[in-house]
Amino acid sequence: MRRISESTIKRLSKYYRSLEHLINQGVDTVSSDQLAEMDGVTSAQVRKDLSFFGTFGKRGLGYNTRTLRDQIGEILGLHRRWNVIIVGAGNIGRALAAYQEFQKRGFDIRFILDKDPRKIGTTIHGVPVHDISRAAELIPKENIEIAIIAVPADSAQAVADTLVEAGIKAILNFAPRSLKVPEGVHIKNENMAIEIESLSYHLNKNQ
Amino acid sequence: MRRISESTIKRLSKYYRSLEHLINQGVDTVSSDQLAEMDGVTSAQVRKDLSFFGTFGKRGLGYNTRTLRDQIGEILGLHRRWNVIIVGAGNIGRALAAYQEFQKRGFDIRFILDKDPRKIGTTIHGVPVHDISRAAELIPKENIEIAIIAVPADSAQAVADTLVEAGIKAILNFAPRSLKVPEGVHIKNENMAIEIESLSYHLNKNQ
DNA sequence: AATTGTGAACCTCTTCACAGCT
DNA sequence: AGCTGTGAAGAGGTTCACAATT
Repeated sequence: MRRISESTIKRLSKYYRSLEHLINQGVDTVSSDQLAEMDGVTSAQVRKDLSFFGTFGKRGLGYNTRTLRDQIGEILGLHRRWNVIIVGAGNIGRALAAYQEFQKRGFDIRFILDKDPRKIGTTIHGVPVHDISRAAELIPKENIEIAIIAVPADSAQAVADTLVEAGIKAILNFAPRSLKVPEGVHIKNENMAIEIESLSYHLNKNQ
Repeated sequence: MRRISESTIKRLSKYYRSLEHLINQGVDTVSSDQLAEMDGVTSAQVRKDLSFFGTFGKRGLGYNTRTLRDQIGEILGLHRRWNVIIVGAGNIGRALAAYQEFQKRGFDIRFILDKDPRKIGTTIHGVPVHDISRAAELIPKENIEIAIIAVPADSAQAVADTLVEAGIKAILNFAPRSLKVPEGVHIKNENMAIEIESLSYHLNKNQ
C-alpha cells in the first residue's frame, strides 16, 4: 500500500469522532459532504482519504455511520485496547492519567513512572506510580506498547532512551524538545505551547 | 507578504526553543545545519523558513543565537505578553493553569471560567475561577486576547460562541470536536487523543 | 573555506470534474 | 437524481544546487 500521509490519519481520527457523534444522535447514513462540513474539510478530501483504504460508501446514498466508524476504527487500531504508560507525575502527567478520552478510545493507562520517592507507591486517579528505574522490568512484563513522556525538557531525551531500551516502539512526547529515537520507533510531539504560539503569530501579524 | 504556511510557523517555534537551549549552554553562533539537526529537519528547510521573514544570518558564519531567537520571537509575538483565559476547570484546564511553558513564553493565564458553583470563587494554582456567565463582562475589561477551551465536547461549540460574542479573536481548543468560528477568528485544535491514534495506526499497520 | 539565501526542480497533497453505481 | 470513487490537474511545500558573501 502506498504510504499514507499524517494529515490523512489525523483526519480519519476526526471523521471517527464525528461519526460517533452522529451515531449518538441516531443518524444512520452520512454523505461525504456532511462529514466534510462537520470537520471543516472538502467532500473530495473525505472521499480521497477513505479511498486509500478501500471503498466504504454506496454511490447515490452515502456511508452507513456505524459501518464506517468501525472500519475507520480498524484502520486506526481502535478496535482493540492498548497498554499505555505515562512518564512524569507532574501536572501534565496527572491530567493525562485522568483524561477520559484515552480510556474511551481504548488506551489504558497502566501505570505512571516517576523518580520522586514521595510519589512512588502512591496512586494518581487510580493509576499506580512506580520508580522509573523499574522501566526495563515493568514495560515488557506488563506488555506496554505506548509511552507518554510528560517530564521537563531537560530530562526528556534520557527518558526516551530508557523507554526505547526497554522495548517501547511508540512515544507521545509532551516535553518541549524534539527527541531522537532509532529507526522503527514511532514518535509524535505534542507541544501545547507551540499551538498557542501559532495563535500569537496570527494576532501579532494583523496589527 | 506571501502567506506563510502553518508548518513554517510551527517550525519557527521549534527553532526558538532550540535557540534558547543553545543560549543557555553559552553557544553564540549556530549554522542552519546544526539547527536543522536539533529539530529533525533539513538545513534548506531552516533557511527557507527564515527567508520568508528576512535575512538573519552571515554567509560563511551562520546565525547569532541571541539575535535570531529575538527575531523569531518578534515574528511569533513572543516579544510581548498576552492575556489568556481558560474555560473549564476540569483536569485539563487545571493542568494548563499550572503549565509553566505558557508563563515562560509570555502567555499569562488571567482567570478560569467555569459553570460549577462549587468552583467559582476558588483559585486553581493561584488563578481565580469566575462564572462563565461573566464572560461578556470580564473578557473586554481584562483585555483578554486568547482563550483556551477545556470543556467536554458537547459544550465546546456553545463556549466558543460565547467567547466570540465577547470579542475573543483567538481560540485554542482542547475539546475533541471541530469548532466553527466566524471569519477573522483564529482557531487551533489541540486534540491529544488524535496524536495517540496516529501512533496506534502505525503500530497496528506493522503487524 | 564555510555557510547563507534563493530560483528552479521536484515531490506531495488537495481539489476538480466526471464516469460509474445505486 | 444523487453521491461515490478516482485519474488528472492544480496548488503548495520541500529539497536541490549554486551564486553570493563573509
